Amino acid sequence: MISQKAKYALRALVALAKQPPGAPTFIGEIAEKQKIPKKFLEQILLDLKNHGLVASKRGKAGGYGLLRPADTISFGEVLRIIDGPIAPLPCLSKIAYAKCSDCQEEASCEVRRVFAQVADATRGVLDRTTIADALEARLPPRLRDAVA
Amino acid sequence: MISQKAKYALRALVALAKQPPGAPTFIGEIAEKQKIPKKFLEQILLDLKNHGLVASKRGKAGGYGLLRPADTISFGEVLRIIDGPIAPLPCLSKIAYAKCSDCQEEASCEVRRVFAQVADATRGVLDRTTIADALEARLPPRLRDAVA
DNA sequence: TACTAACTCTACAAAGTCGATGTAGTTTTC
DNA sequence: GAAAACTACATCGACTTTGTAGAGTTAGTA
Repeated sequence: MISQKAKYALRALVALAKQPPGAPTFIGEIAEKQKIPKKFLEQILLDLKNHGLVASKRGKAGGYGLLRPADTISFGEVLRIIDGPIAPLPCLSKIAYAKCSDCQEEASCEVRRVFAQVADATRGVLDRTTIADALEARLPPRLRDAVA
Repeated sequence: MISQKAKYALRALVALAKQPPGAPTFIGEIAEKQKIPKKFLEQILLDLKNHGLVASKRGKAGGYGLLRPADTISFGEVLRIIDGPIAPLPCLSKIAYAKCSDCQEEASCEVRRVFAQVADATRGVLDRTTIADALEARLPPRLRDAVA
């Protein structure tokens, strides 16, 4: 299960991607439309801002907007920022590798071998699907090619 | 990330599958070899027993053994027993469906659509891979066919 | 029969995580 | 200078995770 926070972050980014670029969008507007607690959404957007995904403008006519094109922001990137590693086991994480404390040898670990396949399958979807893909209700480019 | 408990459960099942059938294996033996806290492993095996995956024999020459053949126990089944639903979102779970409290319409939910693909990919591996597959260091039957 | 090694069951506790909420600002525009 | 919006931390209650503790039950063995 992904966290509620990650779900909110993705929904907020999708909402921002739907707005016309240029004019910033109020937090309050996103919060209301997407039924996200406003204060909680502030934290989330701040986090995304600190990671360079969105930009904000202060003051009365302020608000948030995407800093990068929607087709360059993958679901995987957002999940890693909000929830941390995507890998099902610490010894399979690319961004936060850690040896399983109780594992004797990784090479012969049966559990690891199976979850390596899970990790590949999951990343295959998450790292290839962008906010723009989600918006357009289509499969991400490479998966589409495979199906076609 | 799967829980430590689930990892222990899978490792214990793999260990049991390696034992010659018939003679029960002590909890203490598995705990020591796999570096799992014994009392914790007791709880886990009890849980697996209550779900019909393993059988136990009490008394001095007691112990645990697989109740079903290793090739009928999938990773997905074990994970669902120990960790609960595998789905990344509550609205995508088959065993514990729940509407996302903040979601307006499921059909038009962009986030759900993407994670439905993730869920399919994950289940594709977990529900087709059995303890026996893990043991034999090979791909599960259906995936193997696809590769071949 | 008594011993003992094994499983069974319940309870609990320390630590961490999750999902917010609260308070106190700062910046910008009207 | 008031209002609207963002910024930054601090805090909080509920829950989950990862074990630990201890008393009880069962059955093989001397």
